[in-house]
Amino acid sequence: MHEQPPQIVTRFAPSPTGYLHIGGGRTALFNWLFARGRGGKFLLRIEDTDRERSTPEATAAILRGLAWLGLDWDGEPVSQFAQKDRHAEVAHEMLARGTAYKCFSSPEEIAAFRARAEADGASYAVFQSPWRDAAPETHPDAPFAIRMKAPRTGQTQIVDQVQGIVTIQNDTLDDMIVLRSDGTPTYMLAVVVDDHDMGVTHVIRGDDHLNNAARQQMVYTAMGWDVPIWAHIPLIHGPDGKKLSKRHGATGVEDYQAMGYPAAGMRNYLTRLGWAKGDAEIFTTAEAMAMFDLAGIGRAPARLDFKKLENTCGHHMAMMADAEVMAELAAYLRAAGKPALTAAQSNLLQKALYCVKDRAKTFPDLLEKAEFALAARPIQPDEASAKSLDSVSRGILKSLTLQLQNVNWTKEGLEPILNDAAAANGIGFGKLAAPLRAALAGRSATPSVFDMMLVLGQGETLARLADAAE
RNA sequence: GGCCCGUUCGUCUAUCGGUUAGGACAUCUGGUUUUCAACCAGGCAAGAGGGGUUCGACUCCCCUACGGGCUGCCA
Repeated sequence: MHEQPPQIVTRFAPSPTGYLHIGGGRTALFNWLFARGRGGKFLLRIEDTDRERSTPEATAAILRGLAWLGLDWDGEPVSQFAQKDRHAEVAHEMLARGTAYKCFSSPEEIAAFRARAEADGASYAVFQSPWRDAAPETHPDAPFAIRMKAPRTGQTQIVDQVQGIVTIQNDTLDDMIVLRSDGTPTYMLAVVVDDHDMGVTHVIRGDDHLNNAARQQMVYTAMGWDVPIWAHIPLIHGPDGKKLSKRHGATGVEDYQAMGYPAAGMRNYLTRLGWAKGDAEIFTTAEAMAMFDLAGIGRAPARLDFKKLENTCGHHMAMMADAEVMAELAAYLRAAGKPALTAAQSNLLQKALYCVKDRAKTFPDLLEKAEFALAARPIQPDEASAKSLDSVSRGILKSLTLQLQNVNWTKEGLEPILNDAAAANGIGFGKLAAPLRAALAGRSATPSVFDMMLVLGQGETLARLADAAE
């Protein structure tokens, strides 16, 4: 008889005070990969207990960001605020167990204490509530907060899967408030209660919470609950090594969609940012799930490298199925606020994908390379390509138009004609290709001229050549 | 200020006491080429600094420097 290993449950718990930050996106991704790769569950909880700053718009933006990254969660998102009664119930249970107490010190008194300590030049000041051991008979009839009765001596150890064993001296921690005097729970209590109630087995989150873990662990202990497995991952920094902020440019997950990075590439890049498994660089999501582990997470903050992001995205763009490219391209256009493709454009682009998707890294890149399939006559050559349309090359195009009237419209049929035309004019094929590009695409960087001619078809090709030859 | 965490090529990283310190991106050189992309061959490039421990340290310990986090009746 083997004991069934408990199912892994992870969660992502953002506070809805803004868009989904790229760092948050990666945290969610790590949680998702870890759970999904092991047949576990990935839950979503919205930490909306700060009523001042939480907005439904932010929640919607976060959900959109996760959806774009392809991270799906089990069940409905949990609202932390909705659990407030349960949080209060636990706070009172701690009271009953003697692991928490009523504190009647007012915020003003506490502020005064801190000010005094600072004035005395104390290096640090842990507020010690006079009510910690006060007899109930001495309690005034006044509002009170519930504070945890934290140990004042000894140390608390966090066994972290990323950071190792972290030891915190208990005398540096105060008796944190778990229930405010207005009856609402604090974050420190709420996370623990929710994680416990949701059955979370692995807490994978940013290492800005590492210190908090010690106090949260005290709540688990106070309630006699199993402590989850901790994994505190380093934050993402900007290219300059500083904490990623607005001045670095894109910090929101949705910004990356609007810039045209394919989600699969983004996922791959983000997975490799701060995590490694040997030399694995380019992998599918299924492969990432199979490989991902906590042991591979690095301990130092990682910097964003747009060049590598682009390179990774290029690989994924090439690997994507055509239908996938078309669907994601449409989503990109919407996200970037650009007009959708017409049916005709979309139809022709689909035919052209085989010769453009493996040379594009992003969707704007794809659109640029596929310009020949999207543009309508008359083709407007851009500055660079216009240079190759001089009078000599126009003449060549004109004669080509005639020679291409009766030809088998295949690569085999076209090749000899174009080669002969180049030879007849005493120029290399490259010199002939340039004006053809200008005529067919109005661009100097395009797929092969044969591919363009085949995609466009004989009628359209001849029309464009004739336009340019005029 | 105090406490906690971190530091290998420009960047992401491998290494888990013994390696010519490996790979990828970027970059440079050459090749291929029908432009772009791609591709092929090759080059440049790293253990923050200082002390220990050890026969032997990138790896273990200490100090310093730098970066980050926490230090709320915010999350």
